[in-house]
Amino acid sequence: MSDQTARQVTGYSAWRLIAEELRADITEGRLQTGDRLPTEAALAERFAVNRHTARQALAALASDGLVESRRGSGTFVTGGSVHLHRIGMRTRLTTSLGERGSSSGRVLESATETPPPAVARRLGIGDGLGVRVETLRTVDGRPLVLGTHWFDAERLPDIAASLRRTASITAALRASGIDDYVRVSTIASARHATAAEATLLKLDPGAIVLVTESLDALLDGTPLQLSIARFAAQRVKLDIEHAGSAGHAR
Amino acid sequence: MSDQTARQVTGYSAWRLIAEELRADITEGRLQTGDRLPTEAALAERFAVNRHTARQALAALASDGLVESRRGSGTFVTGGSVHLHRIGMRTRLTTSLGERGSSSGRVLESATETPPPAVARRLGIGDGLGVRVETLRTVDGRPLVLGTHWFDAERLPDIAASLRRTASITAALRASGIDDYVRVSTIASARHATAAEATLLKLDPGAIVLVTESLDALLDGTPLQLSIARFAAQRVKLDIEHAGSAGHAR
DNA sequence: AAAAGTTGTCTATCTCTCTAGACAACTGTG
DNA sequence: CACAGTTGTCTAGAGAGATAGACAACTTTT
Repeated sequence: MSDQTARQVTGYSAWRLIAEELRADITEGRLQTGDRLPTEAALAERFAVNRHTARQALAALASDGLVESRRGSGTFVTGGSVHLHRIGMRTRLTTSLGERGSSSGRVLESATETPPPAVARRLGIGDGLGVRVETLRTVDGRPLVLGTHWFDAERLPDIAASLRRTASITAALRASGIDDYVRVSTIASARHATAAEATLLKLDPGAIVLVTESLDALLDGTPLQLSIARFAAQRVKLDIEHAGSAGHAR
Repeated sequence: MSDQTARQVTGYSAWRLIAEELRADITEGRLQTGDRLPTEAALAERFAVNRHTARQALAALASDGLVESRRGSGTFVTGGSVHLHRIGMRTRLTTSLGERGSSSGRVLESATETPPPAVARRLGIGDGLGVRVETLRTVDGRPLVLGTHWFDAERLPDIAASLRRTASITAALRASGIDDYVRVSTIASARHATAAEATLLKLDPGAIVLVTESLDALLDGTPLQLSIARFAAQRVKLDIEHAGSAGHAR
């Protein structure tokens, strides 16, 4: 062996790549809870690395609670379930994520300020001010979503104050007399978490975030809220609701 | 400076984390084509690394064609545009991606075999055989999507043969008498690319893939096709169509 | 023309990753 | 109970990643 000469310069350590491939095997169901993983020797051969490197990958998964090693016996899958987050016309973060387990959301920060041009355009604000709210939602003790929400400060002058009181966007909107709204558009993408995001979501630096940028509007079409949500991709899948369909879990 | 003692064991090299954060700045519009990036010295300070490490991050972005350095002058954004892929009831990969630029799809492989249990269940195949088709779609010379498509071999006996001739799924379905179908459900997630996926999509190992698992059905509800699409997340955003809406680009 | 600012290149050094081998501790099986 | 198989731990060394400093080459501003 000693294939080390051929190793590329990727910026990823070998054990991280192995850990992420095994993580996908678990979250996509090829390895299920209770299953035994291949032995360390087998993994080392499969990925053409030393056994110690394979062990480090397993250690990383173990510290995430995905697997558990038992001396003499093997390494077994112990977790890795993901939350299904529904996206549709009537999507509300709260209802969608609160379906199972204990869910809690909190407002990290809110401020009234000039929004970036792209935000101002989509919200239909000219040069006016916007209200920016940063939220974090946690389910079963695991932080799931980091949200940045923008509102028109002129149209919703009370919302900043309401937010400081209620610490809930839905409640603050209701206090401003807005009971119903629909989702107009959603754009989804994925990228590496920034250091700040990783800290708040309790992820390793470099973990993946699923980003959705969505626009909500009143029933008459007036833009209401622009939200940028960053989901911890390890813990969430997005279930996209198509017209008339009831969605579908795996 | 010399903060090295505090460096964590993350499995990601410092320059890779910096490169990915800068990539997000570009693809999310905070840095636009023609803009000058911060100087190497400024980046080194911002990320608390040596200038050489910041340089390596820039070199990685340059080799992806995102930036270009000019001696004496600075480093400038030269690319990074992403494709918007529409997802809705009538989604077809071909039409959605073919809107701009030159698009081409090809069948990498197809086989008739026993599908995994999860696939068999969703397609409504009992213990029967399935047809599995692997595809790769390239737009403007950049590979965008890797697809795995499953069909019921019993219900569509001709499709394997058609595929070998036409090398197009839509054409093969038409040859089997299927002109219209709708998308029933879509589940989106994100993870690291496997080594095999990275090779086919021409990504660095460890890059991110956006995964969609979607079920198409005939108008009467009969399951037709289960597709698992893996998009190069660097190059694609998903534009999710909500009922009655016309979608929305940025 | 001069000065300040920026990227390109070279050398040197230190730390962490990965490899390699050996053996201990434990489990399950025949 | 012996044995094969598996994970846990230790030591040692080679190679890549990151730091550090200095200077060259080039551009823009003064």
